[in-house]
This record gives sequence, C-alpha cells and structure tokens, in this order.
Amino acid sequence: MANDGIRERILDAAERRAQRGGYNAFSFRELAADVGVKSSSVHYHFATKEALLQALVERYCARTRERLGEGAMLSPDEALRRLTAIFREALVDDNRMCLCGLLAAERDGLPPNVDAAVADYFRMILAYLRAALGDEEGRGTPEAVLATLEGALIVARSLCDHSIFERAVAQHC
Amino acid sequence: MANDGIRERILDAAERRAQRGGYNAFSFRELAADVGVKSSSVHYHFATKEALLQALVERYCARTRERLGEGAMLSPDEALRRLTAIFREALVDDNRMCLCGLLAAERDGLPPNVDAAVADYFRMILAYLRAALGDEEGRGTPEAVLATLEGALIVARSLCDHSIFERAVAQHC
DNA sequence: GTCTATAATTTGATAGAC
DNA sequence: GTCTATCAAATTATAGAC
Repeated sequence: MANDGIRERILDAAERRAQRGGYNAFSFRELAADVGVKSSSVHYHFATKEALLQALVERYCARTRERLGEGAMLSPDEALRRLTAIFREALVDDNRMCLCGLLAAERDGLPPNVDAAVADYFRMILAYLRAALGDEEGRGTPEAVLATLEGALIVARSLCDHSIFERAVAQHC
Repeated sequence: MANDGIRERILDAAERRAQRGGYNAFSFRELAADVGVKSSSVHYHFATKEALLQALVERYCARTRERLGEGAMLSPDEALRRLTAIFREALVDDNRMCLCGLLAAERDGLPPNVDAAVADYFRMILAYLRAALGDEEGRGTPEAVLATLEGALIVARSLCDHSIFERAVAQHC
C-alpha cells in the first residue's frame, strides 16, 4: 500500500510541481514523464487539468486534516506546533510552498472548482485554529497565525533563508 | 504627465493582470488588447516577457519605496501604518495580491532576473521595517510583519472576506 | 513606433489501435 | 489502461513593410 497506483503517483508528481511553480507551471506531458507514462494516460485518469487540480487540492486538504487531528482535543501549544511543523516541512524538506497558499495567490487564473477547493482548505485550517485556541488572544487570531505561516514560506523561499521562516512564526509557536 | 507613454500603460496592464493571476496568467496579446495596440508593439517596448516582468517588478519596488519614505525617520506606528495601507489598498480597491508576493510564490516558474528583482523587493521591505522598528520587539519581528501582510492578502482574497485581512494584521498595526 | 504575417513551440485534449 | 498519432488553439518571438 506504500505508493502504488498510477493515479496517486500522478498526483504526487503534480503536487511537487504545483507547490513550486503553480497551476500553469507544469503540463500533462511533464507529469507523464515524471511517472513514466504518456500524456494520454494521464488524461485517462484525469479528464481535464481542472479535475486533476481539484483532486489534488482535496487530497492535500484531507491529508492535512488527518495530520492535524481534532483541534478541540489538543492544547493550544500542541495544535500550533502541529500546524507549524507541516509548513516548516514543506520549506525545509523540499523548498516547497503550501499548495493552497500558492494556488490562492494565483486565484484569478484558476478554474472555479479549484478555487473553491482551495477556499475549503483555508476554512478547515481556520476552524481547526478556532477550536484549538478558544478565547485566548495571547497568541494572535487564527487569521494571523494562518497568514503568517503562508507569508513566511513565501518570503523565506524567495530570499533562500529558512531562518526567516523561524523569525516570522516565532511569536506564534 | 498623468499616464501617457505606451510603455507605462503596458506596465499598468501587466501589473493589473499579474497581481491577479501571476506570471503565466496573461499574454502579450492580452496586454496589447488592454492598451489598444498589437502584440508586436508590446515586443517593441519589451523584447521578452522576462524583461517586461523585470521592469514591472522594479517599478513596483521603486513606487513602494517612495510611498513608504525613510523608515528611520518615521515612528514605528507610522511606518507600520504606511506599509499596511499599501497592502490593504491592493485588496480593497481592486482585489489584488501583492505583485511580489504572488511572483515569489511562483518562484520556480520564474525567469532568473524576475526572481532576483522580487527578492530585492523583500530585502527593501525588511530593511525599512528594521529601521523603523529598531529594537522594540513588542510588535513582532520585521519578518513576522511582512509575512503576515502577504499571507493576509492570500487568505482574505481566497475567502472573499476583507475582514480576514484586518483580523490577521490587527496585532501589528 | 506600429502594423501584418508568420515561424516555432507548447499546451490541453481526443480518436482509435492494442 | 496504455499506447501512437494528431488536432486546435495559444504562446513567445521575429521579419519586414509602412
């Protein structure tokens, strides 16, 4: 069950590329080459690019949700630690942006279904933070935490300096 | 001097489109149509798309610098107020992202010169904040302020809710 | 400095054999 | 389910007339 299934491997390749360059930075042919098939085979699994990206964002959102757990059952510190760790990993392991942060930035160039799936991701993160942080305002609002994490990845990647991420999120974690 | 010069009008059109969809979300033909010329005329003013975007980012950076003024000569409150106002305006007036925040997110799909110009923008903003905030840590680090502003635009635009921007940046301004 | 015309390439997508 | 072959459209970019 490790990682078989062409469909999942196509999504893996798309995820890697989309988190680095965005919606228009990769093609069916490139994904096909990554996986070792032809572009028509990619189209067999995903009829359109919109469908592929929608599935990708939904998988990304589901994985994040599983990894975070139930915000209401965690201490504020643990909840923030888990969320920050996910963003830090994207940066440190592979110099990636958050998939949904990047796509949301490109919003006006996205098909409607992708845009909607991205918005759902943000709603999920904000609900998690609201449940975890409760009424304490010492750590900042859920909106501030999420915004800082997204922006910290952008600036740290552009300046090729991971310590920028740490200085940006220090007050929240 | 209001806004004549085809060159400037091309940059205006590119700026509007790039701040909404990113580097690959517009073409020479679209810019030409916006301005009322043909795409070959756009190429007369900017030989390549890389050159056009580089000029665009440099103009964006220079305008922002002029509008901010010298950070060292401003109170921390006034410095933060000015910077926040620029980001808020992009969101409220026209539902735009920060040009450099969007391009930086797409980093791996950018030509090298554009990537470098975007990094210069972030260095400029961070230097401004360092000069303005000095050693006071009460408002957060320069990195945290910049990251929060960039991320706040992303999330607020995706969820079509300007109040998210205000809740995200409230602690800094 | 702008135009027409076009080259060269890439893209998302489809038809049909196997 | 993957392949070969191909299409129609769009893209960046150039040549040359005016």
